[in-house]
Amino acid sequence: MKDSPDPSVLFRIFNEIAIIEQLSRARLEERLPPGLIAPHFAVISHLINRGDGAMPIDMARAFQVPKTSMTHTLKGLEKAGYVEMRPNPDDGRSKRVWLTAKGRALREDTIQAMAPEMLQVIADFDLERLLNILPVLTDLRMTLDAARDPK
Amino acid sequence: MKDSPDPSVLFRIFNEIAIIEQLSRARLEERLPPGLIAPHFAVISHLINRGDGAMPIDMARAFQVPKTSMTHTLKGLEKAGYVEMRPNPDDGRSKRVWLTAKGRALREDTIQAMAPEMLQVIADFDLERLLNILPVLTDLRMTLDAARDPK
DNA sequence: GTTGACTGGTTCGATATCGAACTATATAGA
DNA sequence: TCTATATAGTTCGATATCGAACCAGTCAAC
Repeated sequence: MKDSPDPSVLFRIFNEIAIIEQLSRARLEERLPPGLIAPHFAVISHLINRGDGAMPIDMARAFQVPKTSMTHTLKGLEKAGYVEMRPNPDDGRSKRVWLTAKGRALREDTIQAMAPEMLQVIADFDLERLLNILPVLTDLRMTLDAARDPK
Repeated sequence: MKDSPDPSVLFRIFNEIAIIEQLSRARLEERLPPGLIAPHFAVISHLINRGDGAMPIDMARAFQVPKTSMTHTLKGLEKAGYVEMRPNPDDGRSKRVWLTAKGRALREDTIQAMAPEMLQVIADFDLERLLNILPVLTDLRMTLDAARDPK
């Protein structure tokens, strides 16, 4: 008969992850233009990775945030000229989000600006260990995502 | 001459970590009493782990948040009866934060309430892999923390 | 085709986060 | 001792997050 494992390891992992998230977010936001914060950058990144023309509701689901939050984030990006919102010709209810050249440049410039800092962390750390945890984190993210309440 | 390593692995790690943080935070907040969110729980946890009687400014530094945010979080905890704020007899400028019995119970009850979910994740996943990444996450957190801007 | 349920998006109100300015206390230097 | 600087905490204003309610467009049942 197998012992029930101790759940505390997961609590400790989530705790470390929460701290790392906060520190890395602060690092990112230092590099962003004033008025932009991490969610703005995450949206632009998503549009580059997955292709633009996406519907706001799908992005809200992808980020696991309420659609009202996505409305607000997109409004900020649009006002600053990083994205354009156009109606969806296939569905009168929805819109589609398109990156502008300024939006694409922001992503590129920010990555460039952060690269030295990232390289420094890698140098202080150990690349091999980082490479090893990435697939585990990906699997953990997928497990959590699959098990979430399908509200 | 050694190639410069690719910083993209760090970007991907931070991205996965940001998603996991969001999912695990949502799981925690589902279990908390209405009006309490993750930072409230984190503060209570911190006071149990490190001992209460701490000064708000030290907690703000530990969590890497502005002191105004800590003031706000503590005010919420105090109003709901989870902590008590008392003046610091050693320094007229500062206060000390003490847990109430209700605060200690909240921590215990929340962990109990989440345990089944945590065990399910461990069962769906693989305990060994989780145990392996914990020390790497801890080291990464310490590296980031040590390298941060000492503003 | 009409009706009723559903879906994408916004508005609104409540709370959260955070930087700037301010108050009160403490401390170091003359 | 007096004064200047530093520190702990709060207040205030701007923006962010999020749930509830609402509107407009879609779709399924009839």
